[in-house]
Amino acid sequence: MALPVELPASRSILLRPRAPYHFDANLRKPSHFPSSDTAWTPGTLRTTMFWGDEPLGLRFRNRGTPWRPRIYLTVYSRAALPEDGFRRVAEEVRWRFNLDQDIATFCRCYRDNRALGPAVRRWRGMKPVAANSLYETLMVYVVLQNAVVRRSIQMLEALFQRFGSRAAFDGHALSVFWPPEALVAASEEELRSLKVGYRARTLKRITDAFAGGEIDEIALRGAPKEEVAQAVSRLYGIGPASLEYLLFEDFYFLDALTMVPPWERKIMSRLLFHRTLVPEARILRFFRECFPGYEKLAFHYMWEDLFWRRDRERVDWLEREIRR
DNA sequence: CATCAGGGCCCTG
DNA sequence: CAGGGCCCTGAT
Repeated sequence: MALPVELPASRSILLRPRAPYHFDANLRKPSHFPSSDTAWTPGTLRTTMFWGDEPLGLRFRNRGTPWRPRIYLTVYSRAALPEDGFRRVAEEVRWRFNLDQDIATFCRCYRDNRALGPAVRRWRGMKPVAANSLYETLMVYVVLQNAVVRRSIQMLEALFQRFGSRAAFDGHALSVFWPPEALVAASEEELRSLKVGYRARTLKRITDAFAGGEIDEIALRGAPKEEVAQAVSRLYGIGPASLEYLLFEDFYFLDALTMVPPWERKIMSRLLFHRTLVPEARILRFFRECFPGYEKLAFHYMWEDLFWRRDRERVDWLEREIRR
């Protein structure tokens, strides 16, 4: 990969998310594997965005509280952004960081819940956050498939190196995702040389679909769940597990919980029932009965709360399940 | 050294 | 609808 692209120009705006909005719990998801396109410290997130043929740098600063949220957003670019271009970026950021979804009812209903209350009180205003474009998210999901975390990181970083770029802004250099067009010309063999294995075919076919305009991400936002599911499932290599993550994390359906993959099942068994392994159906029933309409959001609160705990203290049984 | 499963999915029978 | 194969890696 070439030298970083310098992004000297910048514009800023104060954003007002709908309350409650928890800055750190939305701009950082501790359960996600680390990648070189983002850098987080409490109260500040820096990340990148490939937008309209240009690499952009984004810096988010916390200027509020969960109940009176304010985010100071600075957008860095090579040349100064025109007013309307800047406004469109800010609008995209509102969607990607889920500034407008209303979860006040959820927080109010479950703040005293026996199982969920502690997590709700710690993280009230935490929501699903896409952070990336649909195409980028799919690339991440493909490298997650049938791999341990360490390998997923290696694969994504190799792809950044070969097809992405780096952007320097605000004293940081971060990776930038490649657009589909940057990968369409690559052969399956070339991808395989990056040690992505049989996923090479999947990466190519999804890229082709996006480059060919087969998926309209903007149109899918706000479409009914079934319609989103149908459109995304048509993509080669996207099965039930990836679809379920997508419906929640990328399209913000708070009730999208229909399966619990094996490693999540192990962790949830211990968290909820203090057992090493309970049947998947029992976990699903628990969330359906206790948090109707908010099954996956409730799951998310317990899940991320656990991984935040892992930040502060060592959780031995969890380390064994994560395998880096 | 060999074997195996991993934060799935496709394809076949 | 169940089950084998798939690329590679690190664990055993």
